[in-house]
Amino acid sequence: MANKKIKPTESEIEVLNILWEHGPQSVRFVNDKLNEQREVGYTTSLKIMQLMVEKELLSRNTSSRTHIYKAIVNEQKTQGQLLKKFVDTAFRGSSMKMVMQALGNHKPSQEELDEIKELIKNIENK
Amino acid sequence: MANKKIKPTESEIEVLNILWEHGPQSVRFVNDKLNEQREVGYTTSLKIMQLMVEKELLSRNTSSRTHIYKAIVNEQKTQGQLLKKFVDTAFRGSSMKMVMQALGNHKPSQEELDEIKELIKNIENK
DNA sequence: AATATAATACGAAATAATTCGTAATTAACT
DNA sequence: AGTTAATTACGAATTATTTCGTATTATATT
Repeated sequence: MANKKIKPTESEIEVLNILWEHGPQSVRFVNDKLNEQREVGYTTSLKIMQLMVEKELLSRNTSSRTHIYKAIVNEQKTQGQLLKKFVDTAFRGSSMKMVMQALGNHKPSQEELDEIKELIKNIENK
Repeated sequence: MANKKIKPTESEIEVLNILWEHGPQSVRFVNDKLNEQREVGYTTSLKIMQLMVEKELLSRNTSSRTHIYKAIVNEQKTQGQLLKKFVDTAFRGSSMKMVMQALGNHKPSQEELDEIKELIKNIENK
């Protein structure tokens, strides 16, 4: 299982999120989305995405004038890796501590609680 | 509630963790701990810690020759802030998605599961 | 075909973070 | 007091990331 260690930067994660959510898109599209949250120049977004192609986080289709970029790293897998790394540094490796903190902060709804209970049940009876 | 937005870097988080865990310590101590995980030069650690004093993440006692550094940001609070930021960027703000992913990856023990169930119970009946 | 429009390419500047060499200082020990 | 050992101070080099100006290219419009 050829598995490079990916370590996207903040901006790169933002771009990945947009492409994961909306599928393959142009720089224009991604830049517009980014600008819903913060101000970013078009060429800045372009540059980030071009670098991401080099790093093999994205691929692109250049057949038409407007290039279409596509995430080539898997969402769950990437999030999993980021999460592991985050837990390691920020919570000294304790997932539990992190989960407890997250639940404490977030105040989940009943539906969400049910969802977690369901998951726990699955883990227990397996 | 005077609350500056703190944004420690990776290295800074590592230093904070050591000081949170072991209390106020010298550069030598912190550097040794860091080197249990990766190679870092003494002056590098020193520099990081000096910058952290400027950023008011640490304070230091210079009364003796060996300066003693102390974390002046709260562990839970800082972790909470880091967590929020992380969830925002890596999970588009969905704590739930993140928690589910974390539980899925980590495969908690029965004790840990009980701990979570307990927490859920508390949230529900309050 | 000429012009306008929108996109990409390139490279460099700005900023942030990390790393470390060297000098100066302090304390400890003959 | 002189020497050694450990520490801090300072500043610069390195690397990573972000940002953007300008040139070039491609397409669409007149």
